Amino acid sequence: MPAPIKSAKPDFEVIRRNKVYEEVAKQIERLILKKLKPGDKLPSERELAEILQVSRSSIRDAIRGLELVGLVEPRQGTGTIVRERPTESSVNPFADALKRRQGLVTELLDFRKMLEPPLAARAAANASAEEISEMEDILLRQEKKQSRGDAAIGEDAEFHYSIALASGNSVVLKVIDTLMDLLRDTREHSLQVEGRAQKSLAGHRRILAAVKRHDAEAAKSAMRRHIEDVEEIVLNTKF
Amino acid sequence: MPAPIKSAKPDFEVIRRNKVYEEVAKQIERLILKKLKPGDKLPSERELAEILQVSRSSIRDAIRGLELVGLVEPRQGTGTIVRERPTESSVNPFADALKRRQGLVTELLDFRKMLEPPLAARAAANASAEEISEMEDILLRQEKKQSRGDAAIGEDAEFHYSIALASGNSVVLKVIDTLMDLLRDTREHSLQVEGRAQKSLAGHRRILAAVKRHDAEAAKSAMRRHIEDVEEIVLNTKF
DNA sequence: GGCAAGTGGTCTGGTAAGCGGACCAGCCCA
DNA sequence: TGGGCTGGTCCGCTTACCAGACCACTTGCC
Repeated sequence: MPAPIKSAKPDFEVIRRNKVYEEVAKQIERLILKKLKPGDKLPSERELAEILQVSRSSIRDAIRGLELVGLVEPRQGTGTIVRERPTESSVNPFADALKRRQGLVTELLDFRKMLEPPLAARAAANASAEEISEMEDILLRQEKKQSRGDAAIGEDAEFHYSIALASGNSVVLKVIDTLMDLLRDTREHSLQVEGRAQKSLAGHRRILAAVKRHDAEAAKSAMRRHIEDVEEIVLNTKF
Repeated sequence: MPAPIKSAKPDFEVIRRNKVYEEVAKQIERLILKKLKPGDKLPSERELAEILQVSRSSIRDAIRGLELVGLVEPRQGTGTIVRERPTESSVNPFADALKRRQGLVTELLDFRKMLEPPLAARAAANASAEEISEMEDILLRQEKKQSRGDAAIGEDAEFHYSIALASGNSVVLKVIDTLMDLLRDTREHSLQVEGRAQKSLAGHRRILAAVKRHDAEAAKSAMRRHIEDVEEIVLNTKF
């Protein structure tokens, strides 16, 4: 195993002003990942401006960026739609990050292995009836998709997110946002791998079952096992 | 126990442009927390501008903010010094957040209870000789301070940070940054409480001992026990 | 005592991001 | 066909930030 870089503890970190359109791009990207399928329409630019509380110009800058990367295609008069497959555009910043990506995926999984089992235990202890039925819905959607042979990427992420929600700890949500940011470059790879794996479905079923009978220990170990399965798949997948 | 607020899963979050001087203020605040004692001088405005790669005006705006809150006192010709005790200034945004604070402290501790034990286990498995001796140094400083009756706030945080570093997972570091941001409003309370507790010292000793003999299970349970101790102290402290 | 170096305090002019609004051009449906 | 939606374009204004200059004050050294 290659030693991960251990950064010295810095007193200061150079400050970079965050640009609004970059922030907008992130959120749109996240929306696409979580809820939208290729072919779906984004909310209109004016709507987005309203929702995100920024000007339409900033929305447009963001969309222009996503268009350059090939994620999205604006059509005058119709709206902006999510592309089928991220096109291989000439502008591909991801290519550079290939090597770092592999390490990051591994570390993210390792982190999830630490955090998610106790999270599942909390969820088993605290989950309300609504939260459980939400999980069931997501799982059902995942099953339907996979039986059609589709990758259930969004559903996979949603399932884990719903577990986090049910833990009743709002700090977790902030942390998840951080992880999502880290995931941006990696999205296609680790999530798709996970989303395609049949094993993932079985893992989710076991976790949900434990949560439903409020068995914290079982939920914890089911989650641990599930992530170890995913880990195995990822490690055996060529990048 | 009051039910924590369970926010609905938001598709979007309003975008706020981060202002450079706010970012600067955060970093200075963190520096004060980690390294500086009351009476110490901050680096000069020109130095800070150089280090953080921002203009002196932004540094000044940030310092003006910290001055308003009473954290810091600029003296012409001398420098800017850290105040003895945060003065009760008329501008006290923290007062409003009192109720939320209590909840946040609890949730943060709960989160740490989930994350830090497996983190300690990783540290026990991976820690290098240098990392272990770093931990020993920190612990020694903490012991010295506490035997003088001082609160060892910085050392406490440093100890936990060194454990995180030794886990060899860089994702954790990102997450810690997120937590630090959340901690800002809470700093005085939870950290000081923890820093003052004699029990915390004993807990750290046990953790370090386990890490030194690379006993992952022992490190994990020592950390769990330590955080539970801290939790108990915090819960029995009036806010 | 006085000077030089370093500090915070103040002011100015310039730049770029973002805002808000107006208007155009294309699409779609009643 | 027209009205209402969409994205495309343009312009002027505001704000945060930068860069640099200069002042006022403290400190320490000669």
